[in-house]
Amino acid sequence: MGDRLIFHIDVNSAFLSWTAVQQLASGGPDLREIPSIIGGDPSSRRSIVTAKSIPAKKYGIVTGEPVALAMRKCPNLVVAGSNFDWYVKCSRAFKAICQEYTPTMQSFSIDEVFLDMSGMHLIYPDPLATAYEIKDRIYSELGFTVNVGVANNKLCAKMASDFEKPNKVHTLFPDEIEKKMWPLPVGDLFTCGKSSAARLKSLNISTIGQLANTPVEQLAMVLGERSAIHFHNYANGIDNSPVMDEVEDAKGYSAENTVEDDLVDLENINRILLAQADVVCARMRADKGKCRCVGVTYRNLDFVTRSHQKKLKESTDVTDIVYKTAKDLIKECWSGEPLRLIGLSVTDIDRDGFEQFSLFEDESREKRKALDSTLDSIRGKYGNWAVQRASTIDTSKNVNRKFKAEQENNRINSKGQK
DNA sequence: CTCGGCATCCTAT
DNA sequence: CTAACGATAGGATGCCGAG
Repeated sequence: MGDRLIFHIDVNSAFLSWTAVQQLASGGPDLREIPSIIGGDPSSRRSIVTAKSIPAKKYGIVTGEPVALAMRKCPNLVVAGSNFDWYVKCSRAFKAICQEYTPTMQSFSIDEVFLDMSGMHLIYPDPLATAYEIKDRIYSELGFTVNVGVANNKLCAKMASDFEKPNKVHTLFPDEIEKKMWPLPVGDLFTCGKSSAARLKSLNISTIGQLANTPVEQLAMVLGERSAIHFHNYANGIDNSPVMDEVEDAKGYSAENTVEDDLVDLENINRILLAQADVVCARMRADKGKCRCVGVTYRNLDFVTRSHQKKLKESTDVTDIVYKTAKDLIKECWSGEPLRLIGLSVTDIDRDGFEQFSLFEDESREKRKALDSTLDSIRGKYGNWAVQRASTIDTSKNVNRKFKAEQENNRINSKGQK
């Protein structure tokens, strides 16, 4: 078996580009050409920047910062809201084009895919020409730009797609690693976040090249052996992980909510836990899963986060059992301090294999899982009120305002989803 | 010493 | 005006106690 050929395709400023395409179609300005951002929920004080145009970036605006701060940096800033239904459509259309080029495609998030192009040389003899073709087709057919990274493995393809933007194809083959990747700061290496970068700093390592050329034994002193090997491999462009073209079963499900008014009593906490148990269990049941472990998570006003979990005697998918367990858990561990966040999770998922007896069922389940992965990636970026199935109940009389508002939002946003 | 259970940390979208 | 900052998932790590 020879070298692999992997593409990583990444939509440039996905949400901003997608909204720009939409507004352009209705005669609006092209948001990509002016200082502009997408803000999560424009009506919330907690609204953060979820995507920015390149002109906005020049004002020092960064993703994740409060919209109010971004506007202080750039008074002319145009702030647009999100349109999740439209984003899902754009994502599907984008992936449909990508999927034409190989059966082995991994959806990595709403706006990223990996393509395994290995062994496609008979159909696509010129990889670079194919990369350009995909990029240009997406632009001409859908109206937004992508970056394509071309390499021999996923890591290098992903690093390459992150090079200069927008609308570019970059390669990162082994003989290019030294020139193109080693000068970059370690923090640019995929999976090297703030904490790892700080540890490496203590060894005077600040570039990927320095990391690549530090002996594993030395890295292990600050990273531990496992991570040392991982980062050493990555810095040297080594990655054997396959492009996973099947959607895997979830290993856990969770829901958490930051509230506007601090939670100070169990009654309100429990009401939220019930709604969360309902949502989480509905998703788990839809996947034919049962959990053997239930956990709660909470965060106080100092941003200190704690969790408490418990194994069950037997696995369950019953909302009421999960809720009662969560209720016990929070009662056991919460000291009474005001909370800004409460969450519920289920893990240790068992699945029956019965649906395998029906090809039809199996196929529909696969389709549903694929849909879920798209929806979940939106939730991941924008919070769970962005997208939700119409299963949420509100049995409460006194839920705090913020939470009620979110429930309301959920129902509005669910319309037209199905 | 290893493993399960648990809490926490880290990273990504 | 400091800091502000959401939700979800998966994996790693470190500790403790049992076998």
